This record gives sequence, structure tokens and C-alpha cells, in this order.
Amino acid sequence: MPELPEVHTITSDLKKHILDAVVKKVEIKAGFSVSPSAGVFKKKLVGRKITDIHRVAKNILLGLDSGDFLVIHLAMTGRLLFRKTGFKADQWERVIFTLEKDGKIGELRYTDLRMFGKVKIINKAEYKTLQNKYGPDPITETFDHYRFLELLQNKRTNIKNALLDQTVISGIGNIYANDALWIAKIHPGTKTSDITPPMAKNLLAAIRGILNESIFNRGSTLDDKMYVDIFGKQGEHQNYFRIYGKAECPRCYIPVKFMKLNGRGTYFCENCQLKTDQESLL
DNA sequence: ACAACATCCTGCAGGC
DNA sequence: TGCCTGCAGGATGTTG
Ligand SMILES: [Zn+2]
Repeated sequence: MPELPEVHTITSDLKKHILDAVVKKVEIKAGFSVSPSAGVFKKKLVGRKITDIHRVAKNILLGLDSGDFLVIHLAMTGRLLFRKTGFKADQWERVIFTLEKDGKIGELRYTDLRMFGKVKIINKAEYKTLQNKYGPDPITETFDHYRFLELLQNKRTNIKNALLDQTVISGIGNIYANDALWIAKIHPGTKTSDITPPMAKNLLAAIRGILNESIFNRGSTLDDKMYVDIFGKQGEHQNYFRIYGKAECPRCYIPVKFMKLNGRGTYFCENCQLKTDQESLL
């Protein structure tokens, strides 16, 4: 599923290929809703130049020369595919943007099997609101583990659920939450109130480490093949998962435990992931 | 106020 | 074979 590394990969590829492109045509497929509704959406987009491309949390933002932003959130099954006009139709096409850059025409296709994703145009004020609702970004923002711990402890829940809360820290999804907790040797069910500064330090380093590693590997493509880059190519980081989807702990060589935590699949090792500060036991 | 739960939707796997 | 159930999980709306 697209989390920070996958959205980062897509955003940086888009920056290389469609920055300064002009939107020539927009087609919204039946059954899919954009915001504002189709007529206004097209009017705000056709003829506009894409002057800026960046990521906010798991959103892809395309800044327009009108001052508006096209915001795309892929949720779980959304894809952005960059195709030559006439390239065979993709599965689950929802919105087709025809773009012109340097006299060449191409298409940016938003496809989404389950249609949980969002495609919308927002103005500058709404952009500010969007930015402000998220917790700090572990890749693009500098903050220390004391600040991180403070944010975590604003939530009275377990640590894994807090990591998935985008208002605490942005960009982490279920896969990297599982793996970061394994790297930091923290049990996913640990209450945020039981996290100590050394644990927060390890965890923040684990989060930054695993996200950067996945960015290097161009993201993770699961067996469902849902995440691919803008050229339809799979990521590689699924080959380096630590605990997510694993049967055996790579540190202890014992079976991995699986449970549902707040409704999400949670993998952990009951031997090396504890609910206490492991340093303090020494 | 806020944590936990239900919901949106489709495709696929597993059981009978 | 084919029907049914459950599962996947990001974000939001609802419940307690
Ligand atoms: Zn272990």
C-alpha cells in the first residue's frame, strides 16, 4: 500500500517528467467522484501549467499556475501511471489527464480498484489547512526524540496505533509501523505512556532508517501488485521486510506472532519485542 | 474530548 | 464447480 516511500517515489518521478507540463484535457470515468464535481474540476484544470510537485504526508500535490493545487491521495489501491497517448488501457482507470510538455503529449492516469483514493482541487487556504493537520514528516523534517515522545504521549493508545495516526507523525502506514517497531525491539501493544526517551530515540531512528531504505528500494509492492511506480514498475523493498508478513523472526528464528491491533494486521516477535525499555533491564 | 470501532469498495483465497 | 465468508488497510464518520 502506498505509504511515505511509495508516495515519495511517485512524487519524485513525476517531478522529473511532468513539471511544467500543461493540462490539455481531463476525463473522469463514470462512477468515480472528484472534488469539486466534474464540470468545475475540469474548468479549474484545463489550460493550467503544473508549476510545482511535492508530497505532503501521503498526498501528492501538483501546484498549478492558478495558485490552486491538484491533490491526489492513493489510499490503498490508487495508482498514478504516466503513459503515452494510445498506450493500452489500464485496469481500473478513474481519471485521465492529458498533458503537453515540450510539444509532446502524454497521459497521467489515475487508476483505483477500490476507489478509496481521493482526487481533488484545493485553493491556497485549503492547502494550508491540509498541511497543518499532519504531524511532522520523519523524512523532510528535523525533530528530536523528545518532541517525538511528546507527540506520541498526546495519544493514549498503543504505540503502533499512535504511529499510524497521521496527526502524530505523518507518512507511516501499517507495513513500516510493524517493521520500525521490530527494529526498535518494541512490542506493538506497548502503551504510549510506557515509552521512555531511549525507546523513543531508538524508534525514531528505526522509522527514519526503514523509510529511507524503502525510498532507496523504490517502495514495496505486495503480492496484490497494487503499488507500482508511474511506469508500472514494482518496488523492491518487499524483499527486505523485517517482520511484516514474515513467518520467522530474523533475529530469534522463532515463529512470528500475528494479532489484530485496532483492526490492523500486526506482526511481532514475542521474544525480542518487549513492552519495557530493554536497556533498563541490563 | 477522545479512543475505539464501523465504513467505504473490490478482488482474491479458503472452506464446504 | 460455485457460493459464501473473511481479509487486505488509509482515512473519515460515528459511537460510547
Ligand atoms: Zn525476535
